[in-house]
Amino acid sequence: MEKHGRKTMQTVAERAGVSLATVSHVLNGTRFVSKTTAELVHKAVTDIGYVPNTIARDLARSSTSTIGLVFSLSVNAFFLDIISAIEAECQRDGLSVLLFDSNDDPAKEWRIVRDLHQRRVDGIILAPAGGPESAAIRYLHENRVPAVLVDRLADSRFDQVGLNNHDAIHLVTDHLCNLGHRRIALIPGHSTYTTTVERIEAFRANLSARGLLDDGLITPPAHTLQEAAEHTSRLLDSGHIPDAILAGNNLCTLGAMREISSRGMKVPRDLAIAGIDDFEWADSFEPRLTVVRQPCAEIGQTAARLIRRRVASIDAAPEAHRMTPSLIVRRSCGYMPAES
Amino acid sequence: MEKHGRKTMQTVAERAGVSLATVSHVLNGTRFVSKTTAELVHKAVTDIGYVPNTIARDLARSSTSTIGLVFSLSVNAFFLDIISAIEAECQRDGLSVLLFDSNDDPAKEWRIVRDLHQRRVDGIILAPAGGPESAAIRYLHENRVPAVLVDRLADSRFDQVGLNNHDAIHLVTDHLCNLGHRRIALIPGHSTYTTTVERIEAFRANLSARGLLDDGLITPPAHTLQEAAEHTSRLLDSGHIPDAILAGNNLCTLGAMREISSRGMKVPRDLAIAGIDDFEWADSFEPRLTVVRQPCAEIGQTAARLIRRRVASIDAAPEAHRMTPSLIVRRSCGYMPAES
DNA sequence: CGATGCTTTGAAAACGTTTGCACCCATTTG
DNA sequence: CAAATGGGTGCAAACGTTTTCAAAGCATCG
Repeated sequence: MEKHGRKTMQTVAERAGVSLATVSHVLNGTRFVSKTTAELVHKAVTDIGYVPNTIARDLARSSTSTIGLVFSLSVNAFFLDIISAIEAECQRDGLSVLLFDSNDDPAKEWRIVRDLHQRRVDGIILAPAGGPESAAIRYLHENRVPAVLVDRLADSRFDQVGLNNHDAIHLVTDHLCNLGHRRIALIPGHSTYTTTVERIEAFRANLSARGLLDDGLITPPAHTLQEAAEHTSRLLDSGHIPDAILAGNNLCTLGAMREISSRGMKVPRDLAIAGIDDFEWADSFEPRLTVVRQPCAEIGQTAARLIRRRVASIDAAPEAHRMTPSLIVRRSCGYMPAES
Repeated sequence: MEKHGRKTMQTVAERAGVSLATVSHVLNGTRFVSKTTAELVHKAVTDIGYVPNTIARDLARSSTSTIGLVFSLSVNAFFLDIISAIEAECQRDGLSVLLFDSNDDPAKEWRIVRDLHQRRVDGIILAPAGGPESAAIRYLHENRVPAVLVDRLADSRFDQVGLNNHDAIHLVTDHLCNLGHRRIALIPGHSTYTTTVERIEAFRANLSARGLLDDGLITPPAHTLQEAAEHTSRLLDSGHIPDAILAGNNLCTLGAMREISSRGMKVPRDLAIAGIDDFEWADSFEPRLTVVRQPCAEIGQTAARLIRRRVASIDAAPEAHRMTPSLIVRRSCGYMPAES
């Protein structure tokens, strides 16, 4: 371990008595170097404690082999599973991953996206906080940055991967109805997501087909946990309260439960509740939530695959992928009648 | 918006009819430029859609103004609050933040730290997964990378900021004892953290002073949620089960609850439980956990402050900060007797 | 013995910025 | 009127790599 002066490849080269080029080639395995010189170089590297400089390398290569991830980590724990899958997939491809937390704040999201682009990442995978009008989306499009949208499908000009919302809603409303619930309320998620639009649509279609549709039971979209709680409150204060609440995403689930709980109501005794998006602890705490689960690993893998393709050919036609949800039946909707 | 050729400052300079240097100075505000030329430059920039290249800039400046964050996002939701605070603080200082998820995997942690160093971040803030022997910690020390350790205080050669574990344990054991619990079990967290050692120490001291210490009620450290569940299981199968369990961190809390719940036991009816680390949903689900809460914002701010200082003077004497915990009394330990 | 081919290596031009130094011109000053 | 001042700008050398082009050494062959 030397004292401390900037160690560059030049230092290594001198120490090993070879040229700069040779050091580079040894380190990258990018052309044949005789065994003896290679060893000389390696020895020099460890002797002086040389650490490669990614910045210089990226500049010279005009490529970073890095993709940027922009998610809202705060409430959406399941994003972490998606991220893990993306990372695993990218690592296999020799790609680095830069993670950023957008906090679901469109302004912050935009700053992150711009920063990422200035850092010259090869591509960006984004769970957009805003709709097609959002600054981030516009930026990505105008600058032709290779990008993939996840979960909230905001804009069909991009590659997208998310849940099959139609199936998700049907899975859970069918379940609710089978258990005998009639007055089913919906608290939809963020209003600008097409995801939300689709879920509302599917919900109305399903209930309407059963003659159960009551638009008074569909609250306005909830953008925050607080808003979800407020909508729930209004629902419970209304003339005839619902006998089941379907929460459009985990933020809504948490908001609704907060309100229900603070009123001292019990689930499923006083009210059924079901959500979209699972929680790790859902099996251990009461009420044990019945939820629709997303195939996170699959979503992540697909996103990774799409971004690679997009990086390779920026002009390919955009693809949209819908993954199959599954229903996790627990106890928050009442007891399941025995199958006959 | 032009078709698509690499736009560099040179392009801008030609378009504006000025020199490369002037463009740079205009963009950075780094020396006076006459208003008219400045406007010329700005116009050229938007005309051709120039996007600055962070890589080249960092290389030329030999500095990235970036700090790396290495946390385990998966289980430790409260890390997100710490991260938010760090980000806010760094933004105020014009520093970028690169976030990485270590998954509490020492090997991955090491890879990340090395990658960050190769990217030439100014400093690293780390919630170490391993102890002082871990590859990451060793790497940081050997390469003299400015670093701050958070939460799990692994090595006194570094700046550190975490919880005052002594106070935390006393807060919650006192509470438990006041409620009449005698047989209090402890499920400690990851064994290599000094945090864990301190918590066990404080726990033993407190109970011992009350003549309540029973080493049979202290399980081995739990490294995963699964292990925590197993330790709980063993505890409950033992001859005389505890009347209260204190979980050393949120992973332990979740593991313990999983087991308790799967046995159909009710908290606090059959058993009291208290944890260290709060959950956002803890108020809405049963049992409503009584926990010790960390001052996340404060921890984050301190970490940011420390890393700045460390970056400025690599050889300053390391500081260790212990933040004051607070007890959040809910219902999982039984009902609080009225204060007299 | 000169030409040919193979193996191994080096020199130097990128990559896109920042920044120290010097320059030019117009104005003020002695 | 020459010299000093100062506002505004440009040149070119870094920054630490990658990579193209070509050369040097050496044996083989006709």
